[in-house]
Amino acid sequence: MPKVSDDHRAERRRQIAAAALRCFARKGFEGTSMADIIAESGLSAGAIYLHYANKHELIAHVVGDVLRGRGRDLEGLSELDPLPHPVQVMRTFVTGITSELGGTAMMVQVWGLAAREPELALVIGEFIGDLRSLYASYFRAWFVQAGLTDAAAGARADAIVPVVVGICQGYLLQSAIAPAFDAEQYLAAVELLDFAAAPAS
Amino acid sequence: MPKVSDDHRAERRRQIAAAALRCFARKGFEGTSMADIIAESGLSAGAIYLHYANKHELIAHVVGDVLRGRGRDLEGLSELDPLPHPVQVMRTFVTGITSELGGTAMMVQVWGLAAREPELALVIGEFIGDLRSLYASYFRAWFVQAGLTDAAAGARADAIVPVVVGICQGYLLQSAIAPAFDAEQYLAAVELLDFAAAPAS
DNA sequence: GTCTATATCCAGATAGAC
DNA sequence: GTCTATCTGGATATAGAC
Repeated sequence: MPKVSDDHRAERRRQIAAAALRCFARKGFEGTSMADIIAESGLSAGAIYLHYANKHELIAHVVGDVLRGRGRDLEGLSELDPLPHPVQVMRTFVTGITSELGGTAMMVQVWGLAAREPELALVIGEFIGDLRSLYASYFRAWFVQAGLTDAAAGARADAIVPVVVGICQGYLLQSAIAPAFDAEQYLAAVELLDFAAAPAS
Repeated sequence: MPKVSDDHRAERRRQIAAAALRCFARKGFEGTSMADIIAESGLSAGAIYLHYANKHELIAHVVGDVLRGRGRDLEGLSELDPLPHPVQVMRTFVTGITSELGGTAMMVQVWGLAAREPELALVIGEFIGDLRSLYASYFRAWFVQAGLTDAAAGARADAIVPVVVGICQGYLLQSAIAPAFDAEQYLAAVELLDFAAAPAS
């Protein structure tokens, strides 16, 4: 394949994805029709469907991009000195998503979609897996610093990571739909939890 | 209004709601068409629309019913002796929802819908409010038992309740879409968190 | 590669007989 | 109150000219 063709294709896909993201942020996934994306991108229906087979594929691509970017925020944290507090790490993650998506409603809608679209569930599932690994290596370092042995720190990190992810998800969800949600108060409460408290028995 | 009419109306609404719940559990909210509900209920389109103005109203009614029922599971816990462990309380809640809905996918879809339907957001928001109160009175008792003064226990309970709710939401969400989600491991990790650890400063 | 125009489908909701 | 039949709108996706 000629190089220009590939470049062009990649550029077009980016252009379409960017337009789609703007639409999704504005009106949600189901609220956005292909016609909206076509108008926003300045291209035509035919052009869009040449690059993405259907709406689901486009959604999966856009969502995957955003999540991969947020995952990158958490890379390398365990090498920092001083090691940031767990709440700081979680705050970075949730506020990163919030600001990139202009709120959290879109993220919640992604979950709803993933609950019935296997294609999207795959993308989300993969990301949750990555997120677990990223949090796990951070928490391993945190527990070591708190005085646990390497082995104990690793085990404890692996154990609590799903709950840490859950706490972040709860933040995002409540931020989207809970009445009078107070982000600072939520994070302050997380700080009350002593993740390193009693060592796993 | 004649009494029979009211009874009849209530009965019909129940019948329709029950049929709708079966459909929703089977195929999700968006996957269920009004035609599905009509067929499942054994009634006709006209009959349905006489009792519910539209699909959203029907969804909101069904969802509200389910949630109110699960809230009832948490009532009066703070008077029990011995007081159950927090994890036990949370387990009751999440497993209650899971078994009533035949899984958690439906709950996640509700959130996604609520993120863009104000009518439904209201129902969910109200329930989250109730849930906070229920958990708050339980945790107040728990903290008092742990040795805090009434005032400190109340303050601490109010502070952490949003996170407790978040942890439950994380469970439900991951149960629906996370790869290799292990419910028991999640709850075991919650048990590692010492909610009563350091008193709020 | 891209556009316009449109096929095709299926949803939610309603009208009017009974 | 309930049914049957149908309207209407809007969505995705495609066909075919350029």
